[in-house]
Amino acid sequence: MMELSKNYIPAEVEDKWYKHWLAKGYFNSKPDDRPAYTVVIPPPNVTGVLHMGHTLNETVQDILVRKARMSGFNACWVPGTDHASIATESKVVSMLKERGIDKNTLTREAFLAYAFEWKEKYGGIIYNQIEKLGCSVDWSRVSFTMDDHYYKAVIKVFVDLYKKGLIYRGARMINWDPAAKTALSDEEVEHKDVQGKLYYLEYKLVDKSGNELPKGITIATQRPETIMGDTAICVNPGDDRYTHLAGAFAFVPLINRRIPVIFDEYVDKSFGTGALKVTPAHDINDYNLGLKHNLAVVDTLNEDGTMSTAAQIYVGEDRFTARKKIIAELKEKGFLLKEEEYQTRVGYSQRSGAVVEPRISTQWFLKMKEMAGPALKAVVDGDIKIHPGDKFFATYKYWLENVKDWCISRQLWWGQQIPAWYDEAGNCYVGETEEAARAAAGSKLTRDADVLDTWFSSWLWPMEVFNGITQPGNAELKYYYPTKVLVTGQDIIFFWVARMVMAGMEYEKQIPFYDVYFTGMVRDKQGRKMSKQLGNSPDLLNLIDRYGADAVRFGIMISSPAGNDLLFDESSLEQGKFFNNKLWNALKLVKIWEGRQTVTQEPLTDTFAVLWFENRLNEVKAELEILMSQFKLSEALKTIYSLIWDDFCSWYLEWVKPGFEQLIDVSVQGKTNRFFTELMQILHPFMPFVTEEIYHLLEQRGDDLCVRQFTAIQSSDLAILNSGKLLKEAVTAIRDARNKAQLKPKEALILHIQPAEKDHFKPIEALLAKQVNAKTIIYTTESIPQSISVVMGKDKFYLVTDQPIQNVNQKEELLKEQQHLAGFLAAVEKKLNNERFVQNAKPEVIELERKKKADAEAKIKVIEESLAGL
RNA sequence: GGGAGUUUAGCUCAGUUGGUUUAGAGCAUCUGCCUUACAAGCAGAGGGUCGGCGGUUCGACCCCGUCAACUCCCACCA
Repeated sequence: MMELSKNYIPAEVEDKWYKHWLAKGYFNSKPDDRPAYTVVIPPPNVTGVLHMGHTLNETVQDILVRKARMSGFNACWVPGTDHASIATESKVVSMLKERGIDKNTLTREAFLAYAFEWKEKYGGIIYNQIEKLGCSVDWSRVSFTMDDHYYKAVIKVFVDLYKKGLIYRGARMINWDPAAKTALSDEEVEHKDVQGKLYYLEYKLVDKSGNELPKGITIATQRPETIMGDTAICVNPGDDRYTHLAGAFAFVPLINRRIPVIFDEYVDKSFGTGALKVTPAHDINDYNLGLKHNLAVVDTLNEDGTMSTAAQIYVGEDRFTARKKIIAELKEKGFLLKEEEYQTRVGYSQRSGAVVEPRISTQWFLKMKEMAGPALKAVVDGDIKIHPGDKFFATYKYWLENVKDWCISRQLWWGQQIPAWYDEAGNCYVGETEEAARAAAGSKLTRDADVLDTWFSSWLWPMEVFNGITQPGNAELKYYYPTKVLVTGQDIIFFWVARMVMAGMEYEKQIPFYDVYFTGMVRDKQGRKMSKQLGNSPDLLNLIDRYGADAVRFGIMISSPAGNDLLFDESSLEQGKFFNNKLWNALKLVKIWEGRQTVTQEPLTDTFAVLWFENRLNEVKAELEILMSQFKLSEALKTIYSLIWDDFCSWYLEWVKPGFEQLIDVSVQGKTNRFFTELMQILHPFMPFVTEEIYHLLEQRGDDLCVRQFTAIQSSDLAILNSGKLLKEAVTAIRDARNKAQLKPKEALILHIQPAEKDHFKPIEALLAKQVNAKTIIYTTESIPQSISVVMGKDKFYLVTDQPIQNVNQKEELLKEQQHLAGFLAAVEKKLNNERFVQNAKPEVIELERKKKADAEAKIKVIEESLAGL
């Protein structure tokens, strides 16, 4: 027998098996006769390394995929990364800045070369992390959202939707990110509560004849720096305070521009002063008012958020600096009447963090109403199931029912460039290639400089990783699509999940996945989000170094209730590491038995143990099937953990373990190895490395655990399981009594049993004796004097030793138990004495109550006898 | 402002169509053990009026109402 190390050392095991699995090609999938189990990875952004959220996602997917691979499915897990247009571009821009390079001095081609360099570097890190974590992805299928075929697919879809009339170009008010200098979609704006100020400003007035009025009009605004863009003052026509202002004009402070006073029901009389300054260029509601009243639009901001020449003053200053200076000037010149604290919400760019500006700009949009219908139906009809259930169903439904058009153009370079060309007259031509566009145009063309929103490529992911857009109806697509399950974060339900359903319904007339499993957000121990600033986001490779990949997987799964946020705590990884070690030590124990077998031993003692574990294993396997089918992975892992640690190690192995220098029955040893193998098999999807290692150390094998197929689950025998429970309870009760009597473990005793049922200790008596260190077991019908008596329900034990006995503690405990039972009995009797209960309750319920009553009475009797004997 | 969710042991969570001995697990805590697989361990123990109040019912952790606290999503009344 080879020498096994004292403790399990993951580093010596993990790389070895991953390489082996790859060499065997276990993760590579090709269409065959088996049913497919397809999972496409939510492609991580190539902006950086994987964080704990990815770790959770990847682990969940690997568990599902490995389980499927071992259950007769042709499992195919497609890995890949997302170019993440704006996120990556801003990273590359700042990287260049650090190197002293300004993006504006580069050509588009030169910039893209840097971006691809970046993508190679971080994509590589991500793939390495996925590998270290043990993910069983098909590396021959690595995809990237800017691969050549993928790029073509995106262009093809754009052109197709344009031709269908679903994509249009127009000037609209959009969300502008002044830091990244690009448009954003509504979903890319995050609103946060901010404590702001409301400034009350006075505008001078003249009446319709041009005579200055004695009193000006006061408006309230949070953004005094936008007053230069004001093109009207608006009041409610029903507001008596302002009816005299019909036809009047106001003057914008500081620049003294004349603007009309207009009337509209939109204005809330009760808010502020009931007068609203209208700035169509910088507020969506004002924009709409402007359209209605035919107001001029004065855009006072440049694309980088500085004041434009149209502002006339503070030109070139940043909007926030300008705000401060304008407030000071307004105050000085007497226009600022009052300031008050005001709680408001401000929109921030999801990527750059900059405060978003509403801005009128010409962009490309996708009509969403048409696409939302089928996507909504698929979920409402239950074709796609969301886990955990109802929690996200309502969110999904609401969004789709109220969806607005999607702004898909971005003023960036990193991404799929919009396939639109303009002639010198400004006419627009859309086509998959410039040649196609020119065929329609004929004159000199300029290509639209913008790229598409990154999600406009991601939404094709489940199809195009199988070339489903570029080669519609190909054999692989038919085999692998729809995918089985999508595992992703709940934060991208709109960005990605809903839009994938839309694209799937549009191009395959078929849902992209049957199940969606939403994982929660990974937070730190104190419930805070993980962030670089807080420094609470651990490095995955470092964790794997310290605990091993299996322990990381264990730790993150054990504390990850389905759909809830997960409070990440390294102590759970430590628990995983301890678990590895427990498995390792169990292995060492069974390995010791090799070469110490016998066939001559009377197997009487161990027969029950083997029988019991066999049934217990079957029972748990059935439970696990249910848990897995409900995606309760955390529960499943807890169940396996307890089965291995408690049932197998603490009970079963102790039951069959031979005494000092004794031999083990060869059939028991064989069975034990078989149990151990099965345990490794059910644990394998969760902890692939340690289980594969032990699988091979248990026996010489021709196969690998990774692809060992599960067999059908056998039913379990309730009578045997109950005997097992009785044995455990008896052992625990007697050990407790031994502890309390301060008997040394080595102190053997004589065990007298006064059983409630005639033979129910018969099958387990040998194990009972072994576990409580009893020399002999004697059945009795009456109490034994000079003994420690133990009451367990209706059964009684008397422990006889050579040691002197104190009964004090015993008495207290018995009295306490008696009291508890008396209370219980009273409750049951109250129920049974209630006529309406007897009339209304189901017969079996009444029967059960009667049994409870009888049981309680019997137990009380046993306790009373014991008390009398003290 | 609208919607959803959560509230069970010190912490993190289970609790399956209301009845299965007046609630379970892991971690933490306490007690005793270096017992030849494992101190990264073993054997035990303690700990909860299931957020508050009210209702339905023979019977409520579970159903209904209400209040409170927390979380998230959506919604740009300046």
